[in-house]
Amino acid sequence: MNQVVAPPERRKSAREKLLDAALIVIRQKGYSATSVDDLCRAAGVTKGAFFHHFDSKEALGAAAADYWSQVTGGLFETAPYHQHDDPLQRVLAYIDFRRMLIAGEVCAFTCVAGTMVQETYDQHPAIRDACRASIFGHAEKLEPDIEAALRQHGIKGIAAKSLALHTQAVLQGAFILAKADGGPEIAIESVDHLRRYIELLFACHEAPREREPDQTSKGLVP
Amino acid sequence: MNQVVAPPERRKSAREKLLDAALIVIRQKGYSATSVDDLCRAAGVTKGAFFHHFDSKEALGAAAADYWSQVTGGLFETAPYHQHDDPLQRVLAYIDFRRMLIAGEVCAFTCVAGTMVQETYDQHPAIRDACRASIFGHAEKLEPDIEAALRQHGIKGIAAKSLALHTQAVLQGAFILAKADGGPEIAIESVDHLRRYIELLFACHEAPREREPDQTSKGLVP
DNA sequence: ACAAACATACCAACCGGTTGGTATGCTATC
DNA sequence: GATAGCATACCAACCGGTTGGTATGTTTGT
Repeated sequence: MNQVVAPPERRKSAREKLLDAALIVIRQKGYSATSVDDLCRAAGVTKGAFFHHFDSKEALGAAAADYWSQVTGGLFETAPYHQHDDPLQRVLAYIDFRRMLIAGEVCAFTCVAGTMVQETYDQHPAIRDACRASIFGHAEKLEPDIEAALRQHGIKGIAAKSLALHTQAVLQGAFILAKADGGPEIAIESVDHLRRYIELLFACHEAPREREPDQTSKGLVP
Repeated sequence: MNQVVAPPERRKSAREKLLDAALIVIRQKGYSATSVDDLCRAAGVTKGAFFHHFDSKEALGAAAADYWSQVTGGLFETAPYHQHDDPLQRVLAYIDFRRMLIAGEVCAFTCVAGTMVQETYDQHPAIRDACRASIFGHAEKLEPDIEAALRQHGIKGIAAKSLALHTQAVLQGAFILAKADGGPEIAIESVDHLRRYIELLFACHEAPREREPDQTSKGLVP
């Protein structure tokens, strides 16, 4: 809804330069610690340009989350993991793809939306909503494959949406551990656990136990 | 190493009031958006008291992470999930305990260390290290139970440390999703997936079943 | 008496945001 | 096709309030 009024493509507008800069700087310093001057400096524009394109710093935060959705949306849309015929293989290939992306410097593979929502969920609802849309919207793109895989293997009692969001939870948590640890190794191991979970889920597909009522472990120890 | 110089217990010192306040305010607003004045106001002390006890805001952040380790350490040490005889049941009971803690307002159940390290990992190494110690130290307390469970079930190829850290990744990620969603429901579902992963890992693994006659029936069917 | 524990008053730098202004294009009219 | 009219894009300077931090008391426990 923003890029419909696309600028005449002559050069990168200040708006786009600011959004590009925001994705980098906010991932490094966080939203609150990033000043408007920081962003302008990184983008090579002036403060006047900033407030010409964005009503406030909060508005830029929300726009940056939307922009993040676009950028990552394009990345995952054209990624090669969709090729498999089997839906379960597509899901596993998605996880392998995410695993592969986790490399190098921490600030290069972490998620802007997850970073920002952590700081702003209580103070800036507009940013929180944009981050929610980014994360949950990405998860929704996994649902069809997960849904098909669950159906194909006759697995009941697990919602595709729930499993899709769980993959995002693991990734977001892995990013936090990577930040704490100063490197990607732990994060990669966590993604490996996620992959193993899905493999096991589809390999040992008993009906999952309900939590509240009395548990029956009929199928668990065959 | 701090509370060794325990104050004369007559009343809460300004230091402790500030740390208590920090755990609340930083979880709500994040580290960067929390000003020293915010903390002093919430603690009911003056700025002079703040800088009497802490060299800088960064020092308070690191101290708050250490304090968080103490507080949560006490909580989990006295928690009832250690009672089970079976190590796997202790691990699952830990997850159930964590699941139970996720309720009510988001800012009440999230993790200070995870929140802070997200913002400070690149800018404040002292805080990052304290947060790392908090998260990784907590994970280490799970390792003996996980290690025993893995050994008992003859599961090779999975390190107890890795699985322990994975539980923390899931929890941290669940907190982010809860913040984005404005409620704990999604986070709880993610913890359910974590529990199912561990159940499947120990149930579906090709465990040598010709020996160890007592391995499962006791715990799984209560 | 003496030090630790606090309070008061204050500062320079920085914060998000506003100001008045300019450069550049698009478009309609003649 | 020249030009008046206007909107967009951008800029440098500035504003009041807030920031983390300090300098200097005053109180309290021993």
